[in-house]
Amino acid sequence: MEQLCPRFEKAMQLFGKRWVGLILYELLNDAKRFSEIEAALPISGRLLSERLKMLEQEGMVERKVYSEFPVRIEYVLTEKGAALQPAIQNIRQWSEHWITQEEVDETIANKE
Amino acid sequence: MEQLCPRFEKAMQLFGKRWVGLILYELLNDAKRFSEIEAALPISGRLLSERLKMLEQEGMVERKVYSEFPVRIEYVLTEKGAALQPAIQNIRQWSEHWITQEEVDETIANKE
DNA sequence: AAACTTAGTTACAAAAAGTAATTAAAGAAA
DNA sequence: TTTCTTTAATTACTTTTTGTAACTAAGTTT
Repeated sequence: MEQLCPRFEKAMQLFGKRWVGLILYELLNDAKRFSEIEAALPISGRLLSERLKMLEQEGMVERKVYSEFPVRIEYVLTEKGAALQPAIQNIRQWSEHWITQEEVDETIANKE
Repeated sequence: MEQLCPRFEKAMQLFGKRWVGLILYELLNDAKRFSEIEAALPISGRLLSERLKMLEQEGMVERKVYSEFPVRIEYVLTEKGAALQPAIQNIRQWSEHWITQEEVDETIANKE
């Protein structure tokens, strides 16, 4: 029986946390502020805050504070975070090939 | 503000479910039976059963029953499931570059 | 029939996530 | 100086998901 690589396991635990993939995706092209990410995704402020803190601790995201009015805080991918771009783009391509409109509709229907 | 693609969102919700990435990874090279996956990952039987059922419903995994003794049930990736191979391999490569041994140790330490 | 094997399921406790109201900080307006 | 805005969180509370461990089902062997 093959042994699971601990680095890969940790990466999967990270990436497999709810919202993490979508948050990283939002930051792929440009830095975003808290409220922008919150508006772009159906995530609550509580969890977004928690996830950004985690991603910062993991060294995947940097938090930048600009002392303007009103205060502007931007989240940017670090090199480590940006290195996930290929994986994220792969999933994006996969979803365009393999997720049908019907499946999307079903998922929405189940929510309501 | 850019609109999030619903197919991609659905894909990320799927992939972002705990254990899904690791289960798919286990099935990448060959079909496996329930007990093999259970032994390879620190997942409980309850969740493994739930996830396999979900992946089957999503058309990513096929459940094959062989009427031997003892009964042998194998889980195989469908074409749809196998199409995630590049994404999974990307995350694997990423983890080898970017997850340090120290990070792995910390994660283990926090568990205990 | 009693025991063994794999593949689950069930009942219950613990952890994570969802929701909505509240707070913090910091400069602007009065 | 007080009060008001604005963004960025945090807190209190409920619901959902996950973890744990014991139990069931179906078929086989003894």
